[in-house]
Amino acid sequence: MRDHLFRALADPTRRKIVELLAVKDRTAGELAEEFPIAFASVSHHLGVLKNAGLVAVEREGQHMRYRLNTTVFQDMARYLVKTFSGGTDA
Amino acid sequence: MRDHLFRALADPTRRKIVELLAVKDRTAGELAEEFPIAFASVSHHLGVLKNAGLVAVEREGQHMRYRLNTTVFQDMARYLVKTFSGGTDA
DNA sequence: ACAATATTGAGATGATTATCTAAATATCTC
DNA sequence: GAGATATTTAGATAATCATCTCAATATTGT
Repeated sequence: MRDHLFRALADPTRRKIVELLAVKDRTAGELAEEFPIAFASVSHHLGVLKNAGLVAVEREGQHMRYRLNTTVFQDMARYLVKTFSGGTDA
Repeated sequence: MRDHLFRALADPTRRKIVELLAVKDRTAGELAEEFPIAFASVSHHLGVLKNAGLVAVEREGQHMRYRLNTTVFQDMARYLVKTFSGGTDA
């Protein structure tokens, strides 16, 4: 369950997407322009991030607007803090 | 550079290893017993974690004792907090 | 409804990776 | 030093994954 989360952030392109979205929301096209790979490939990465719950998407006319889901990041950060501090509970 | 870190935690077996080490230090053999895969495979995972700086290892007689490197986890947690909070600096 | 734009889905391919078995290395005990 | 135990390395294989191209879907404007 947390597997999707870590797996999603394991790819540098997807981390870059997340970092871009942290600054401001963007459409799929705006995001795709930032990378030297095919639009379809960026779309695939967006799908992975969405599936992991890291981003949310909403149609906006012809565009699809992506935004960060900060809640999930907090959950992840909490997991890390709990783990490195030798936490005993889940 | 941070790539090794996220990549290392992308695998569920390695996350389990980290969680076990968070409770207490263990030798390679003690860790390997916790998993249904071959010892050599666990050894491989330990190598990945060590390479990512997430664990440290020290010889202890015939055994190799692994322990968690909490510093790196803090770095990772810091990155997440900075990112989800819309951080502008690296 | 048609043409244009934006985005995603499908299928293929090359690279990475998790796992295995078997061999190699290191330490301990006798 | 020989044998036993602990761990890693090497080489092979199957699965996963990032990327590509091309086709499909959705929306807009005329």
